[in-house]
Parts: sequence; structure tokens; C-alpha cells
Amino acid sequence: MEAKLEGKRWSKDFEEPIRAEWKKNKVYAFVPDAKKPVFSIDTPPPYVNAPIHIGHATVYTIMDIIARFRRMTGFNVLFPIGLDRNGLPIEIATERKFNIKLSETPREKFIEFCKKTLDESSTESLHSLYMLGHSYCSWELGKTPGSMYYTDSDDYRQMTQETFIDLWNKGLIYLDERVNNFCPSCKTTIADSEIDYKEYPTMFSEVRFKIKGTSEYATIATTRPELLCSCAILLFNPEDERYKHLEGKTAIVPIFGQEVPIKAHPYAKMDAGTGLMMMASFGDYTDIRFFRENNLEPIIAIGADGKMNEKAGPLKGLTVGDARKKVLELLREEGALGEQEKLMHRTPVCERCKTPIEFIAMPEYYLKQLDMKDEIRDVSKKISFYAPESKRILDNWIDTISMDWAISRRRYYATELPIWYCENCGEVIVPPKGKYYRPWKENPPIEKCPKCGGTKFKGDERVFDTWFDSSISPLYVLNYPHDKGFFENSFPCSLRPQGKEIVRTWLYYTVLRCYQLTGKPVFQDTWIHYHVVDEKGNKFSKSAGNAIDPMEIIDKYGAEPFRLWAVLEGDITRIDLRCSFERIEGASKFLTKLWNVSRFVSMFPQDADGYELTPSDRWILGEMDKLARYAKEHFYEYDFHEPVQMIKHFIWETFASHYIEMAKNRAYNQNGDFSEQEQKGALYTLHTVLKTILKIMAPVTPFITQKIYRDVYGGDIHKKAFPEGSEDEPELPFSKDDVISFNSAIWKAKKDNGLSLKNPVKKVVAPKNLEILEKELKLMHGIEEMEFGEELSITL
RNA sequence: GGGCUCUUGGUCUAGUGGUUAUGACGCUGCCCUCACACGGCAGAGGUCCUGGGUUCAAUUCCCAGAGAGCCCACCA
Repeated sequence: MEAKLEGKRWSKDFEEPIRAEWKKNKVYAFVPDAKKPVFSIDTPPPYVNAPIHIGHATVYTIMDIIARFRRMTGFNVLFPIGLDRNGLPIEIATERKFNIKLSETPREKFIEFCKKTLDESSTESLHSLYMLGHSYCSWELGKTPGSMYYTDSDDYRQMTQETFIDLWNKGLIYLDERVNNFCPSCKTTIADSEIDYKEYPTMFSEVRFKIKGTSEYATIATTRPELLCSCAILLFNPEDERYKHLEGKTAIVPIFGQEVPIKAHPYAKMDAGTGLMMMASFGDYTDIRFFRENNLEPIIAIGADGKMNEKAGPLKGLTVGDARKKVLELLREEGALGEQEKLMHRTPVCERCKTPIEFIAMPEYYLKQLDMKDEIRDVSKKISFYAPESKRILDNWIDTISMDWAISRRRYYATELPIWYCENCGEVIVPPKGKYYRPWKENPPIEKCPKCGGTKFKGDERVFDTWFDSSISPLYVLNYPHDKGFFENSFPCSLRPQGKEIVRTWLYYTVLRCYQLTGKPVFQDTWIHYHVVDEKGNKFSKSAGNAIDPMEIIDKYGAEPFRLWAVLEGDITRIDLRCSFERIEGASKFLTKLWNVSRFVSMFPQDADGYELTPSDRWILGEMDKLARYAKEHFYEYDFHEPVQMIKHFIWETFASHYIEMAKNRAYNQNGDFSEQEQKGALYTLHTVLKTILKIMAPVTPFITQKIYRDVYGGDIHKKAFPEGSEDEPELPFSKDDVISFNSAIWKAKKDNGLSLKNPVKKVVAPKNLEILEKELKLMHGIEEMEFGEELSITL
């Protein structure tokens, strides 16, 4: 009797040969097969960021579990890995890494530096995913379904541009003014995430406005007097008795003379300044929002050069700082300046040069979405959400959208807008589809302007918002650019996994864009996950210093305990998972248990002919079938936590502790207490249960189940069908709890009396419904005399 | 400030209008039992956030409050 498994425990060293084989033999390659339905997973491309975030490692692992499960249930699984490599974070990482500035580096050069940054971190990220045992269809870039892809490839960018061209032709894109953050020192627009806040001393000045038609004055307080020329309205709090009488009256702006209404609005705080505030375009974000929400026409007084323009009258040509000094002088001369107070002001500044930023209106391209809110609400109803409650994150977001989507950015490392302008007449030229365009360094595909016949063109220098690229990943995954037939047959995409914090961007934009392009819901299902946080419930982040590199975990424990932890720890569609080395180590104990149960079973031959099942066999097989049915049902709904927890419990608390202990004597049958048929019944049952639980666990723990299955039974477990679980419930007079409580009582009695478990028991009166198990129970516990009645009694 | 979510032993968590409120980790004590000491057994530990309401009965349903988290917006 020798176990077919060596060693007392699972070792992480068993993983690498298995992993390497999967990759080398392209075991999970996508091969089109008309007989099998396609299950496609639009793996949101993880933003290239090395080392990968522990949360990424976790959710991509759960996606892998989903993919592996679906393969075992007969789907042809399309599970590509893509890397999102466009956008601001890459640029910032590059600036830091090479100590350069985007605004001072030639575009071509800057892009080269970005590529260097990307190549290094992409390699590292992919290695981590490989180590985790993920079964992506391919680890190589390519154009066939299932290939790995980069969102900054010419191919992907071409698709992005083509969808823009389609939307342009549909009339869904338009040009309008948008307020950008502008750094007057860097002379460039900067993104919201490049803004810092700093406390700066500033002068809080009272300014007196004349009330039209009266001799009264209204006094406001402001830190931005240079913006008086763009003042559009005065506000006071609706609760503020001091100003109620001004409601509906008109004030005259000093120096500039424009007439502005006075209104009650909760934005005005009674205890701030005089309680009366001016709303100008634009001093800060509140102003921008207020103008937008109230449909006020902004007066833009600061130009793209950071200087006051003609709207600022006497301040024209001055920088903001100089204009402020000058306007205060003018106000003083006019007698409109009241008290002044120095205060610290939290000012938005450019992250790099610390210069206070200005808000400057610039023309930008917009994608229409406001008119479509109802339609988007309707298509999103056709997408199933897991967990269902998560749908409201999307619904709430759609409710709050108040403007169209500005899609152009003044940046370098992203997809270029495919637009040229005729230098003669200004005609906007959008090229035909079929090529990846770089208008900032290329000529348009036409010789003459279709409108005026001019021959000189200027390429647009802007790029798209990163979401404009990533929101079409399902189209790319379904091979939209290369094989329209495959695309048509496979649409919609089966599943989008998605972090809850980016439902409002990634998921929303994907649903919007794909609806605009196809008129249909893009996904069948979407799986919304929460976060992985540290032991105390705090976010993991590099800046907080608590980040864990998944490679650390893999080096220490291997991938398998981590994979198991990811589903055992909790249901990530409902709660944040708390991650710690301790908990992952805890998960590895179950692997040891599974290993040893398998080792025990593997000692016995699997000669199935002529077996006879005893009641205990039928009982455990029934329990196992119940569990298999439960697991399959729940796995289909992306619920792995509950079933895996139940399987763990089943293996540990039921199968190992009770069934194996009961069946042991029969399996060995050293004294010939049982017939050969009964002995074979035990062997059949042990192997059947083991094979079944290995298959159920295979998607979650692909390494250990592969290794055990191969060593004991031969063959690739991942190519087997997922267990169905028979519907036939065995009819038995006893339940699981009856068995467990009987055995526990005997063990406890021996323990309490300081006896070894091997010690025989003189007499036991057991519950009547266990009579059917008499022989096995007697041998298991060494019971000399056994009777059955109402009450349990044990005589040692 | 707006929206959403949450609050259950030391920690994390399940769950319920009605006996004794689930499990895990941790803690304490005991035990080599022929697959497993990375194992087994036993034990301690709770005002189910606070206040009010509905009800024969509330940890559960309703209202208010406090606290936490997330997303959005951020002080003229």
C-alpha cells in the first residue's frame, strides 16, 4: 500500500512545471469551434503599473477562475489579456523616471521615453500574472481572437480613431468651449490629477457694488477681484436675513459697470466674508459648476497665455497677479474698496512648479451623451449585474450626468484625434477609415481642401481622453477590427469584470460608446467587485507605504494559497477583502489537508468492478452530489465564495473526519470483516468523492488539483467536465448531523476519561436510526457491545 | 457640502420579526489517533452602534442621531 503522492504536503515548487507547460504548449489558446458556444471575457486591461496592485492580482485571479470554470462546462472561452498603456499616468511616470518635462520635450522624443517606461513595467506586470497561474488564451501580441493586446498599439489606436470617425459621421461629436486647468508658468493645460493644493496667503477684499435704482450698496468679499469683469451674479444664502431685501435687485459692478442680478443661493455661506459673494467665471471649481448648472454664459477674461484679455478692460495684458494689484488700486480710487483681511487660502497649484493654476476656456471636442441618458438606462437594464445591487452605481451616475463628454486632451501619449484643418479656410478634415493617423506629424490623406481647394493643412495636436480608448476594449476583444464575421457572431461580450469605483467611467463609457456604435447592450453580464484592503481596512497604496507586491506572496507561499484565499476570504462583490500574509498562510492549510486526504485515497486501488455500496457510501456520495449541484449553480453566477467554503468544510469536517474514519477499516479490510464487494464499495466511493472534489476545486486551485489528478488518475483535470451532481437523493434513516454527533460523543467520552482513541468501548446504546451503520461504527470506535434505543449511552 | 453603502464576541464576518445569534482568525487548556501536529479535541468570549416608533414580540421593519468607508464636489 503506497500513496501515489509523495511528501506530507503541497509544495509551491510543484507549481512552476505546471505553469510552464500551460504556457509552452499554449494549452488555453482560443481555437474557433462552431460546436461550442463562445464565452468571452472583456478583461479590462490593467493599467500598466509595476508591481501590479494586490487588488489587481486578486480580481484577475477570480476572472481566471471564471474562465477555467466555463471551460469545464463546455464553453469555448475567449480570455485575452490586454494592457492599457495610454494616458497620463504613463506620462507622469516617464517624467519622473527620466527627469524630463512634457512641455519642454519634443513630442517624438517624449513618446520614445514613454515607450521605454512601458516596456519595462509591462514585462514585470505580465510576469506576475503568469506566476498567478492565469489561463489567458495567449501571452503573445497578435491579431487573432485571444491574442494579447496593448491599447497603444497602432492597431488598437486605429480602431479608436475609426470609432471616432464613425461617431463624427453620425453627428455625435461637436466642438465647444471647455474650461481647462492652465498652468501659466508651464504654459500648458494640466490634468485634474496633476493639481496640488497649497495654502497661500491672500488678500480677502471687500468690494462695494451699487444697487441699481437705489442709493444702497452691497458689499461682497473676494480673493479674486481681478475677475470682477467676469462677475455674472451676486449670491447670498437663502437663510440670511441681512440680504433678503436684495433678492431680485440688480447690482452694478464697479469699474466695469456691467449689471448683475442678486439671488439667494445655498452656495453662499452666511459666515464667510460679508455673506454676500460674487460668482465670476472662473475663480475656482465651484464657479465652474455653478455656471454649468445654472446655464450662465461665462465671460472668459484670462487668455491662453495666462494674461488678462480685452474683456478685462483696463487690466488687459497684465498677468493675473499684476491685474489683482492694479484692480485693487482702481477700486480704492473709486472708493469701492472696503476692508481688507489677510488670510490663508487653499489654492489649486500646478503639481510640478507650484504656480497657482488658472481656469481657461478652450475649444474642445465633445461626444454627445446628454440626449441619450434614457436610452443608456434602457440598454443597461439588459445587462445582468453581479451582484444585482451594484447596478445602482451605474444608475446613480447616469442620473447625475449634466454635460456632454469632453473627449480631447492636450497631451502626448494617447491616441491622436484624426483631424486636420485647412490653413486657408479652416475647414475641418476628418479622414476616411483604414489607417492609424498621427496628424501632428503627418499630412492628411488628401491633396486639396474639398471646400476651398487649399493645399496647406494643419494637423490637430490633441489626443483622446484615455476612457475613449479603453471604453471599446470589448470590440477589440471580439476582434472587431480584423474579423467582422467573428465579431457579429460573438457579440455581445459575455462578461465585463469591473471595479466598483470605475463603474461611472469605464463601464458607463463602454456601454455608451458601444451602444452608439452598435445600438445594442455590449455585455451580457457584468461582475462588479469591491476592493482588497489591508488588515485594518485601509486602502493599499504606494504612497501610504502599505502596498504588497503580489510577487512577495508568490515567493513565500506560491500562487495556490493566494488563489484560494481570494475566494475563501469573502465575497468580493459585496465586501472589501482584507488581505494579510497571515490569512493567505491560513488558506494554505487547506491545501495541506486536501493533499493528505488525496494521499490517503491514492493508497487504494480503484478497481470498480463488482462493488457494493453500503449506507455510509450512499450517504457521502449523496452529500457530495448535493455539493456539486450547489457549486455548479453558484459558479455560474460568479459566486465562488460560498461553494468553496462549503467544499472546504465538506472535505475537512465531513469527508475526512467522519466518512474516511468510518470507511477505513472496510477499505483496508485486514481482518476480512467485510466482503470483497463491500471493500470495493469503499474504494469506489473514496475515489469518486476525491475525483469530484478535485474537479470542483480545479478552477480555483488549478495547480494542486492538476498535480493530484495527474499523479493519481492520469490526464488533464482542466479538460474534464465539471461535475453535475446526481439529482437522486439517497434514502437513509440518518442525517449528516446524526453521524457527526454520534462520533463526536464517543471521541469526547474517551478524551474526557483520558483514554486513547484506540481504546475499546465496552458498550454503547446508540440512536435507532444508526443501526444501519452498526458494523462500521463498531469497528471504527472499537465498540464491544452495541445496542440501539432512544438515548445515547456510552460505557467505557 | 451632495450621493451611495455600512455598523453583530478582541478582530473579521453569516444570518433572522419568535427557543440557546453563524462561522473564521486569535486566545486558553488537553492530546502523536496506522493520510495529515501546517493535525485533532474541548473551552472562554456578544447591551447584535445610540435613541424613539410599529408589534403580543425588534438584532431584524420604520424614523432620527452618532460613527466609518467609497464616489463626486471642495470653500468667495
